[in-house]
Amino acid sequence: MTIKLYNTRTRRKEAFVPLDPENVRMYVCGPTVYDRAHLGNARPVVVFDVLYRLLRHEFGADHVTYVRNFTDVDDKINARAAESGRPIGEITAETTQWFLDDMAALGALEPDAMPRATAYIPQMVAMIEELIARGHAYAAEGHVLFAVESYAEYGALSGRTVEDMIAGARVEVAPYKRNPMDFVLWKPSPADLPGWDSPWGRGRPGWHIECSAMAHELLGESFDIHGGGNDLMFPHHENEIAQSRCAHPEGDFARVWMHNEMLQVEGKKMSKSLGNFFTVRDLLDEYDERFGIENIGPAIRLRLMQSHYRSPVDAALSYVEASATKLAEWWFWTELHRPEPLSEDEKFELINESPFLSALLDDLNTPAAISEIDAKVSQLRVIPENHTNIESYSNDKEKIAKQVLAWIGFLGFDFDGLKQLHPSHWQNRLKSRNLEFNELIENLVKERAEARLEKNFARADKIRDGFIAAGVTIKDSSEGTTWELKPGFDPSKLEALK
RNA sequence: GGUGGGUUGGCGGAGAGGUUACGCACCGGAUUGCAAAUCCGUGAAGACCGGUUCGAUUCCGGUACCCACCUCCA
Repeated sequence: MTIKLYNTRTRRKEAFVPLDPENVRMYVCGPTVYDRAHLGNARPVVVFDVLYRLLRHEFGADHVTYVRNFTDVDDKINARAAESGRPIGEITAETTQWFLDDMAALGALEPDAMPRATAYIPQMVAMIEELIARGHAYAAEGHVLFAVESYAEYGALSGRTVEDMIAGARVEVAPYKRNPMDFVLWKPSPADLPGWDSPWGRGRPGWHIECSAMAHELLGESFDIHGGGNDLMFPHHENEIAQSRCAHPEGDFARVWMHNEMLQVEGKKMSKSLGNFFTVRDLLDEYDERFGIENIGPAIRLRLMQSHYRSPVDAALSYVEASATKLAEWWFWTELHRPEPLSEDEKFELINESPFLSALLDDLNTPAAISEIDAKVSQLRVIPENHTNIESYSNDKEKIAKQVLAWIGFLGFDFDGLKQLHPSHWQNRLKSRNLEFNELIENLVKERAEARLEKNFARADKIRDGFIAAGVTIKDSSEGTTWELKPGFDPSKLEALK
């Protein structure tokens, strides 16, 4: 079984061969902790979580090291502290915990290491000194800058040349730069901003150096995979490569570069600078409030996986709802055939050699993997006409249900946790929140039943139509009538039926 | 202006040079007093123009349009 991954560096899909199968190493750029994570921030977390699970499956759980950083020194954080009057440490600690909570709600495993930038300042300083010593960086006016002309391959990842970039540059060039594209490794800090002593005076690191320093410290000079959003390709990743390759020329830095496409809202990238974002927490709260769903996280997770990671994905809420419906269906039909809990060995076997796994092996084709689950689930729904032997029929179903269970679990969904997405479950929560209207609804249901017995269908239908307007759905069956509340239930509309 | 990616049925979204993707919605049927729910089933596509080929939605070229990056951003 070979994993194929699209490598931005070579612009090709390649067979993935780790440097050391005993220790497969992956670094993913994490968040700057100054605000709640928006849905766009969640995309790489989910994408690389799936990759992490795939790598663990292929190489063994103990043979994969996944590092994702927290950027806790940044001018946006400083600005947030200044405007709120709160200490920086308080803001970053709070936001870090928010991030972990929200990503856990999405079912993402925690990486093996989650280094904070401020804990690696000495390593950054050492790396900058190395770069100066090797002639790749220079100090000027309290800053230290990387000299892009000293690294011939600068621009290779993003497919640009220094000349092109200068021509298209839209930023003012600082006077102390030798080349307009030179970027900051270290900058001076006034007394009111976070700063650390360094050979160049009290200062703080530039944006890119932290990832280079932390990746080197935790994963070494050469490691397997480096991931992040494609908006980081330039300048962030380009600069990381330049710094790391120049400071440690004997290493390759990252061999495979992976970039996820952006999450969109109405055809535009969701981003904080455009202001068209909503946070993961917003969604979690909204679904709890309107639907009575405790954790819509799995539906968000599925939505993010329903598009290939190198394609854009739209975040409109109706899509999240559709994803929740799909998960509820998966749960319902699998639960109906109630497979025994699977042992680890069984899970492994059910995943190996499956079309489901083949889809994921092919550059993480999650939409194709999902359709494999769909196909299995629809087998669970079908009762073949010629099932003369009910026992063998049930055995078949249980076998299929086991497979579905294994596959769903592999994608990072907690099977039992999907129950709360099923209407039968969230109905109860909605109802319990509207207990005061129970009696009224029950009486109307009873009245309708009597009207039907008397063949007074006009009255019966009037009640039903009124229910529909208010957001109450009624279902008649041989065992009687049941009713359900729809999201957005409006009890005031029931008044007209009295 | 430079660089990269994309355009598939009403919507979401894949694979494969020739055989049903799949899901949702729609429509038809069963069921129901009528509905809802459920079950069964049929339709429906490949931006445009050329080329290669026995045959292309799939490969190649061009055109149009969309998105992203080149400024903090996942």
